[in-house]
This record gives sequence, structure tokens and C-alpha cells, in this order.
Amino acid sequence: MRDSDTDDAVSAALLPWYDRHARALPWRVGPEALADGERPDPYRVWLSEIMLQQTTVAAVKEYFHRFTARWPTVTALAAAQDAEVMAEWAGLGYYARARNLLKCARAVAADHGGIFPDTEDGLRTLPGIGPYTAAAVAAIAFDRPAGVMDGNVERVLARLFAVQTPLPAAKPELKALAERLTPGMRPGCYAQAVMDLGATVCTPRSPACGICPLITLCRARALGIAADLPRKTPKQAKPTRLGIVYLARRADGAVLLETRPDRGLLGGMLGWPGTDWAETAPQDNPPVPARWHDAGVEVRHTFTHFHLRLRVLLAEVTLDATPDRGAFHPRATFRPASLPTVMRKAWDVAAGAWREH
DNA sequence: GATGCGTGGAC
DNA sequence: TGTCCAAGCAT
Repeated sequence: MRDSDTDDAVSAALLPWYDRHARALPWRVGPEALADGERPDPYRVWLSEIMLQQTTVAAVKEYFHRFTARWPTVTALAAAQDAEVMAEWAGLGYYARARNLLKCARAVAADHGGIFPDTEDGLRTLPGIGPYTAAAVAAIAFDRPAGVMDGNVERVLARLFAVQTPLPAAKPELKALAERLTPGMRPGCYAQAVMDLGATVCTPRSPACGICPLITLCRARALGIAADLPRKTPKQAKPTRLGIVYLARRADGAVLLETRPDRGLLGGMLGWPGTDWAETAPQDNPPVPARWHDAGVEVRHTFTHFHLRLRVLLAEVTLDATPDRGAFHPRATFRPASLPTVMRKAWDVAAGAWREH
């Protein structure tokens, strides 16, 4: 039904566009170096791809710089402490990525001599590397003709071929298209070209069809439905959950924090002791007996699947206070930036209240 | 296949 | 304000 001439026309139109418009990004090597046969560092490609999962380039850049400055190689990262890595990842979200990042670095160091596997199948066996990331690293770092499929590619291909099936049901069909369109020449550039196109031209809302290199090939454009694709099955509304966090400040300035369990929400991250978060009013459950008082300002935060409204309770405790959970962290070494964002918001409320007195 | 898992920016 | 969305993965 779709002939290979059309397939070739896609990469033939996209690669020159990419050569002109490719963004200079910290994990990319320049076009001249690439033309000389130089390849990007697989460690940097892998690290960037993990950070970019469901995350924008703008949000990733600073984190990428900090990680590569602190841990320049996969071997260096493998030797890092868990808490160091989690603290450095704080604020970026999806914290299972950070836990798997470290597992993956240690597996590469221990089982692969510090060298990343250079095939899609080899990469796929590593923690945190799924179908997308295996294909992306294989294509970008090792120039393998892997069919890269992410949200951008889904959108670009759904429009290019006017796929009307809603996501996620359309994924197999789109994956097959992605495999077939991937060219044998410069597959790494091609993969990045499709994703760049999706990020900058073939955007979810108001696609810039007027400057699109694929405009003459695009069926959705011809039908006048580009902005309506891809179709998606509607999502469930988010419920609102309620909770309480307890911020205890000791007489020497130390603050009471606990490391959350490795699995689940904010797994492995530091946080303030608190109640469960549920749709019913929380049961008061302070970590240490004290004169707790309400900070008066609620923290509001939205996670992937629920809204949260958090009461913030504050207390000053004495040097001999013995909490039933968590541990005091000296104020000199405690960095609010090492907290996940919802916990940092609670800190901001407490710090404001304490500054008043 | 469905669900759980963060965050910040655009509109 | 709310909603949608981003270079997904694990279970």
C-alpha cells in the first residue's frame, strides 16, 4: 500500500532539514566532527536519553551539565553513593529513573568492563533502558538502523500517514511505520531529525506546517486535519488527595527528614515525615511529641495521577528530642535543592514562617 | 493492556 | 485557576 519511494522521500527531505536546523545540544557532536566519522560518547547519549524521558530539553540541560561535571564517565557514576545521585536528580522527577540510572551504570561497570553494549538487544537488557532508549542509543551513539519510537515520532507519523486510530491503540501500527522508514544511511541523524521536527515544527498544538520539510508528503496536512492528530483516548480525571507534613526544627537548627522507601511515589528520596496521602482527611501522626502549629499556608502540588493538598505543621524541638521516625540533618549540610519539589515547597513555607520570628 | 510514576511550561 | 503535554519504563 505504501511504496518504498514514499519511505525514501521522508528521509531524503528530513536529513537536509536536520543538517540546517539541528540544535546544538550538550550531548551532541557537531556536524563537522560527525562528518569526520567521530561518534558521540555513548555515556553522554545514554545519560541524556534517560533524562529526556518525558522531560523537556530545557529542563534537562542543567542537570546534564551537573551530572557530567561530577561524574564524567559511567565508571565514575557507578562508584557514586546512592544518596549523592538521588540528591543530584532532585527536582527532575520520575525518580525511578535515577535509581535505575545507578543500577545501569553499575551493571555496565561490573558486567561490561565499563563499555556500553553497542546493539539494541544488548542495551535492552540494562535497567531503565526500554524499547525507546535502546533504539535511541543504538542509533545515535552506534549508528545502528534502529526504529526509534517516542511521543514525537508517534505524532509525526500519525500526521504523515493520517493514522486515525487513537493512541495508545495505534502504537503497533506506528512502530511498524517507524521501522520501515528508518534509512540505512545516517540512522542516528534521522532519529534525531524526526524528534527535532516533532519538538519544534510538528508540535502537538498549532503545528508549523508552513515551514515543515515534509509538507508535500503529509496526508493529514492534505486532509486539513494535522492539528487533530494523533487522536487519543480520553484520560481519567485526577482526584485530590490530602495529607500533612511535619517540619521539626531542633534548637541547633537541624531538621527532621526521612528517606522514603525505595519503591513507589518519590521512592528513595528525602522527605518530611508525614501522614499517608488519601482522599479522606488525614489522621494526625507527628513523628515526635512537640507543640505543633499550622503554618497557615497549604502546599499544592500535582503528580501524574492526583492533585495533592498538604497541610504544613511546624515545631521547635529540644536537643534531646527523640523522633519515632526519620533523622535530624544538620542545617549546615541540608540543601533544600536535594528534596523532590513537593517537599521543597513545604520547606519554602516553613522557612518563610520561621523567618517571621 | 493498564496503571503508577514528577515536573514545569504553554495556553 | 485547570488541562495538556514532554526524547518512557517497570510491573
